[in-house]
Amino acid sequence: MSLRHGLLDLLAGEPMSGYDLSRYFAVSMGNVWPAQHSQIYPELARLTAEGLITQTGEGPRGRKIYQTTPQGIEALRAWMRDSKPDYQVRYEALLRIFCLWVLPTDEALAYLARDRKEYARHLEEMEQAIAEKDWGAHTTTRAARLTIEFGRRFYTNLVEWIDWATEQVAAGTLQPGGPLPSVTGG
Amino acid sequence: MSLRHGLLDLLAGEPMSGYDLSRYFAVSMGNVWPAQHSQIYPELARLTAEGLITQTGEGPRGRKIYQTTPQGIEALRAWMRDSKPDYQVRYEALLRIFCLWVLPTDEALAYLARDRKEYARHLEEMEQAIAEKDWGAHTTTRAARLTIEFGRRFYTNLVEWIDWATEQVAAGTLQPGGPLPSVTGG
DNA sequence: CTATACATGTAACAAGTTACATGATTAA
DNA sequence: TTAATCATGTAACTTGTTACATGTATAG
Repeated sequence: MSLRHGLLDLLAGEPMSGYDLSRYFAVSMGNVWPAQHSQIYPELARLTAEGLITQTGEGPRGRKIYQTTPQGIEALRAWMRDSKPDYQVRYEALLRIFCLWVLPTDEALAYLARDRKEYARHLEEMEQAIAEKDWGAHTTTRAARLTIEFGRRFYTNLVEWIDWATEQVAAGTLQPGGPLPSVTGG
Repeated sequence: MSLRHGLLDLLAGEPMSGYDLSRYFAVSMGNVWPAQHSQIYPELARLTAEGLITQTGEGPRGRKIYQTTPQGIEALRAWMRDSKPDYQVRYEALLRIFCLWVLPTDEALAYLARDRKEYARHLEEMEQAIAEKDWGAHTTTRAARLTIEFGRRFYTNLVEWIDWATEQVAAGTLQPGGPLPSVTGG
């Protein structure tokens, strides 16, 4: 049920096509709920059939522009009010850190360096998004700004954490008999 | 493929049953990769068939104790070396913040207060886990400690962020024409 | 003796991914 | 004219969730 509510939210702020939406699900909203176009198009058809969105225009190459209907907004509100949030996080890249002990120290360090690059890239993306977009335009974008701010802090945090982890691994934490990971350093 | 590697990791550190594993996937490892017992038991059967784990003991009530085999560890190593991490995060509770604009300010504030309680609870759990467990015992637990440390920082960050978000919403950010979310305050 | 926690499994369904399939427009 | 990007869709498969189903040991 998450995908459809993400779609209802985006189409309530700005009318757009499935193609546009799939780009949103690859960046901003995709930072907390990724989705492929193969999942988006059938969902748009379902939402249209249920009257929660409507096609309000078209463009070149068969492009179809959708918008959330008042019933769609009401459905979104009902979801926010009547269903409990799912607080579970799914993050494969972090699961892998559990398994880092299978690699020798040099490979583990290279592994963390690659991760760091990725996180730094995400952080840059977030900062750019914050700087570029007009977040005051609608209530939808102001709410989005709250989540984006979390994203910025999240990636800042990840970079700091991975620098700490790198120090620990460099100090030999992953070696049998090596020192324990320590937060206070040393 | 993530679940099986999580299982291989846990069963390499300490021999245990499917029941024990399902508890790990509800807490520590479950913080980055949740899984239900209904997914774990069939996977244990598959891993056994492939020789990546073996049953090394049994207990009361049909309890079966498994352990990762050398081939299993090699499979885990191959996964870490030869496949790219998936950096996508899935977090429904954060997706919902995108939709916070559908609620009037008072309800939005109540919504954030509930979230805060949840994050504070997770943070406490993390801190307790860090304090209680012997993280130096094996290389597996030392790697786990790296991830747990991320968890601690993650939930600290969430609590700080939600306090910020609460201020913004209280200031009227979600009202049409209200002020923009601002990081520097005011 | 009864409730709770331990313990393992399967079945039906829902959600998500990867690959396939096709075609239009635009810029070099 | 040709490559890249835009644009929409479906099919096959994998993964994950919820519900069903059963039985054992332990503590009060």
